[in-house]
Amino acid sequence: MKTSGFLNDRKMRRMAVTSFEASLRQRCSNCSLREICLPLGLDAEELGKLDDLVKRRRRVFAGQHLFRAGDPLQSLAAVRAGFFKIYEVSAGGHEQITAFPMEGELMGLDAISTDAHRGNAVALEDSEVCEIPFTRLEALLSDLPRLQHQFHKLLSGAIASDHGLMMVLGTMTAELKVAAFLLNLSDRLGARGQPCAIIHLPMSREEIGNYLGLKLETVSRMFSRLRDDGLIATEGRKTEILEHKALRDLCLQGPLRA
Amino acid sequence: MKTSGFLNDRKMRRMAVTSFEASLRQRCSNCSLREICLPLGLDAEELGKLDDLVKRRRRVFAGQHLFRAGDPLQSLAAVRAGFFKIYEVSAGGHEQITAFPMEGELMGLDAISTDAHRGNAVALEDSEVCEIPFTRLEALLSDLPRLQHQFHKLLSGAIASDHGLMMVLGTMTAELKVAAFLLNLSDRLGARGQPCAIIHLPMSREEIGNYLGLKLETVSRMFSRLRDDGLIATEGRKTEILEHKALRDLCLQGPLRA
DNA sequence: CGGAAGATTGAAGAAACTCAATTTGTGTGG
DNA sequence: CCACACAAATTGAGTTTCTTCAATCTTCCG
Repeated sequence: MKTSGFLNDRKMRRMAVTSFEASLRQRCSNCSLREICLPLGLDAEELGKLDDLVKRRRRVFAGQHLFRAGDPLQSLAAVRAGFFKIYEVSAGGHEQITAFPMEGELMGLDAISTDAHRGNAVALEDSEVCEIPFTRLEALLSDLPRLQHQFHKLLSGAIASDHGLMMVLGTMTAELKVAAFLLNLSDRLGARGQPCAIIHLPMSREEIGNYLGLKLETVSRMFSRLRDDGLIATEGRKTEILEHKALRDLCLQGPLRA
Repeated sequence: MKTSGFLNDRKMRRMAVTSFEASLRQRCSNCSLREICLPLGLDAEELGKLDDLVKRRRRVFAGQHLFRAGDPLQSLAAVRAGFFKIYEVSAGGHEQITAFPMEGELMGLDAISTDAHRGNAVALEDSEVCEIPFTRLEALLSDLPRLQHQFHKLLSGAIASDHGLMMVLGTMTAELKVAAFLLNLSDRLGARGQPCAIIHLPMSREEIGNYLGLKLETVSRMFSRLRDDGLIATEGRKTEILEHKALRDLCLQGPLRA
C-alpha cells in the first residue's frame, strides 16, 4: 500500500511535457473537460465567474496525498489529468477504497457534511487537479442557478455511482466484480472520448481487491479466468477488452447462470 | 419480497391516531425533526418560506411504493414517520437494497443527476412523508444560503453514509456486518431521541441479508450467534442490545481477531 | 384455530481466503 | 546496456466462511 513520493528524473521530464500542453488550456472556458465537469451548461459570462474561482493545475505526483481524513474542507478538487484513489479508514483501522476518480470527477464531496475530509486522496500517477474553494463556490451557486443545478447533479451522480458499487459488492461473485470493474473503467474512459478498449490500470491488484471486497490473489485469478475465456487480454497492468459485449452479458446475467 | 398493500381495519385505526397527533405539528416550524432534517439552522422567516413549499403528511401504507425507478423526479421526500426501504434493480435483474431511510432522512437524492428515480421506495410500515418539489426547492436555495448549505450537507451526508456501507460490505465478515447493522440502527434511533436499546426491526431477515450482501439464513445464524454470546436478546423481530460496548468493540477490532 | 409466511437450525457443497512457492515486472546501480 | 534487487503478480494446495438445500419451528392474520 505504501508508495514513494520521490521525484526522479523520469517524473520531472513527464511533468515538463504536460505543463507545456496545459498552458494551452488554462481556463474552464476552453478546458476539454468542460462537458463532463462542473462547467457543463454554463454560458460565457457564467464560465468567467467560475474561472475566477478555480485554482488550476495543482500538480500531485504519484503516491502523494492531495488531502487526508480529518483535514478541514477548504476546496473541492476536480481531477484535471491523471488518476486518484480515495480510501477511508474505519474506526477499527481497516482501509476501504471508495473510488478511483479520473478526469473531470470531483473529490471531497463527502466532506461538506462535517466540514472535514473523511477520505484520503492519493494520486495513482502524476496528476493535476483544479481546486475550487468551497465557501466561495457556494456563494457563487446562489448567483448562478445553472451552476447550482450542475453542482447538484454532480453530488447526486456521486450518490448514484456509489449505489452502483454497492450493487457490485452486494450481489456479484468475484468474477463478475472484476468484469464489472473493467467495464466501469472502460465506460468512463469512453465517456471522455479516450480509447476504452485498452486500459492501463494505474492501481495494483491489491487496490482493485480492496475496492471490490476481494483479496489480491482472487483478483489475479479472475483476471486469469477472464483471459482464459478469451474476454480480455492482459499484459501486466495493461488490459485489453476483447469481447466487450460478452463481458457485459456476463455482468448482466450475473450469478444467475444455469 | 412481496408485501401486500391491503388496508385492513388495524391499519386504518393506526393511521387515525397518528393523524390526530400530526395536526399538532403541521409545519416544519414546529416539527420535532427540524434539528435533523432540511430546516436545520433556519430562522423563522426562512422556515416560513420552506414551509410554503412542503406538501406534508402524505401517507404511505406498509408495502406501498412511494416512487419507482424510472419515475420522473418531481419531489424529494423526507420521512416524517415510519420506515422505508430503497432498492435498485440492476440491468441483470438483481435487487439491492441501498438504504433503510427513517425519520428525518431524505429520499430521492440520487434522482437529481438524471431527473428520474433510480431507486424504488417502499414503506416497511405505515409511514408518513413530506414532499418537497425539487424545482421549487432549488429556486428557494438561491435565496436562502443557509438552506442551500444545509441541503448540501444532507447530500454530502448521504455520500458519507453510503461510504460507511461500502466499508461494511467490503471489509466485514457476516457476524460483523450484522453487528454493525444493529449498531447503525441503534445510533440513528438514538440521534432522534428515541429508545435505542430495544429495536423493532421493520425489515425481514431476507431484506437485512440483501442489504448486507448475505443470505437470509446467514443473517439468522449471526443473530443466533450474537444472542448466544450474550450481546443481544431477540424476540422475533424485536431485538435488544444487551452489551452495547462489546458489540461496538466487536465491530472495531473487525476481522483482526488473533 | 388453521394456514402461510418468516425464522431457525442442520448437513453438505461451493466460493473465496490463507499460506506458500514461483514468475514477472520495474527501477537502480554497476 | 545489463545485471541485480525488490515489489507485484501469478499459480497451487488446503482451510475457512458462506451458501445451498432441506426440515422444523414460530409468528402473524384471517
